[in-house]
Amino acid sequence: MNLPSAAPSTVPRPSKGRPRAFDRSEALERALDVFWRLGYEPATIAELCTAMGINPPSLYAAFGNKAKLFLEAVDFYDRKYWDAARVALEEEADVYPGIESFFADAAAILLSPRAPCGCLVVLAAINVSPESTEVYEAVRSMRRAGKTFFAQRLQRGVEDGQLPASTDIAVLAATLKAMLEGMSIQARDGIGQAELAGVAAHVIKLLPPRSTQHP
Amino acid sequence: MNLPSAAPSTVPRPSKGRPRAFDRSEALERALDVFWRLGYEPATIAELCTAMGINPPSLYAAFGNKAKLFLEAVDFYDRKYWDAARVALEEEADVYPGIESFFADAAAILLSPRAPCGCLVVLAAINVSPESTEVYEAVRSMRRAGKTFFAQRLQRGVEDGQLPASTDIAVLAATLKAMLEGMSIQARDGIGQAELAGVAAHVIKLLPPRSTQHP
DNA sequence: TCAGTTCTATAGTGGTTGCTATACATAGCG
DNA sequence: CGCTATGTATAGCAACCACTATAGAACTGA
Repeated sequence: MNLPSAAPSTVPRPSKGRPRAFDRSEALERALDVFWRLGYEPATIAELCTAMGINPPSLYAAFGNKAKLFLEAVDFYDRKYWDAARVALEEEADVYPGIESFFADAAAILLSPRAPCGCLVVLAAINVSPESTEVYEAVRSMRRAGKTFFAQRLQRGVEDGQLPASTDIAVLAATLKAMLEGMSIQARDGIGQAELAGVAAHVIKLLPPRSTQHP
Repeated sequence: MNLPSAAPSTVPRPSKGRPRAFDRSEALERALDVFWRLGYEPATIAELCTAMGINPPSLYAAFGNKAKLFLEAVDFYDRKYWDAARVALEEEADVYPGIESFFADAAAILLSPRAPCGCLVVLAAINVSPESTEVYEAVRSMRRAGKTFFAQRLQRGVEDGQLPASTDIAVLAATLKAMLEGMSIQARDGIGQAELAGVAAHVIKLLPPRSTQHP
């Protein structure tokens, strides 16, 4: 039976043997940047190694293989860039301003000047060869989780008497997710900051009129 | 000075020499299917040849190279699957039902049971290696053309006094395009027909309230 | 019949890919 | 100091990629 072991990188010194000569999470961030700019398959091990400042054997020893490195990078990305926006949407009691500011946040994230444009989860592994199905499925399940997240927040909005009880949660969540994913492609294709913010501002019109009934 | 020569495939007999042993446009459709299912870079020449029923030298003699074959296939796709919906949107005098039925059409196209899911222009060349920049730029410019098409139709809606004069055409067109592209990803990720139709039905809410002024 | 021309099929080309075998370096522990 | 364990660096593996050289086959025109 496994103890809930701490994350490997937080352990200061595993035990004996030659210590690792590079910072694992720093290397992961460099890899994230490469995957983000190029996509999963176009990113080569050679380019990843150059960006990470290490050699292939170190990469494989620390991360397993290219797919695992990518998935770890995607997970890191998701938490680093989207956690705050998700928390804000959950902590905002009213679903209307919650959705409104979530999409405003999203517009800013997708065109963050210190990062590549668009969402890694949406763009990096859309068209991959059949032998990378595992990676495609992983990002797809993350996209599905995003849709479920919207659905749960909307459901709470219904239970709180803000959204009408007749709201079709599943369809509305899919609509919001489609909007968010479409914004990623707009970002990748070079839309301006103000214009994308304008697109995000339209999203609130997709919600039904506020319910007049109390919960 | 070039005469406007007819399309090569419509010419019944070019001239002398051994005649081609396969139907060029039929082979193009087979190639389209492969690119659609796999994406531009994951589709290999070997797989394309198998699907087209020809060998590599015939492919290169008839289409130039992989990139040109892809671009020709994308062009064919765009005309075959989207021309009717575009014409309908232009011929519908009122922009509101025009947009509404355009997105209903789109939902049906993106989940057409006899075709792969999602739009080839959106999905097939999103994440490509740097040496395929030419192909990426080509599909990107097609996406831009789609946005411009929306913008022109909305502009006509303003001029016809249906949309308010204060409508921000550029932002609204970008919003519609984001919605359409997001629907492609939903389709690729396995959304159901009814649910995608529900998403499409939400789009009309993105348009501003109908103008009460006459043109 | 016999060039001249164009397509087809086989069999490869050089280049790139993800990944690793090998050898060596650096740590803890006795 | 060994001994063991784990890291690093070089170099190279087999597999795959887009593409093509070569030779032969099938047509037109004379």
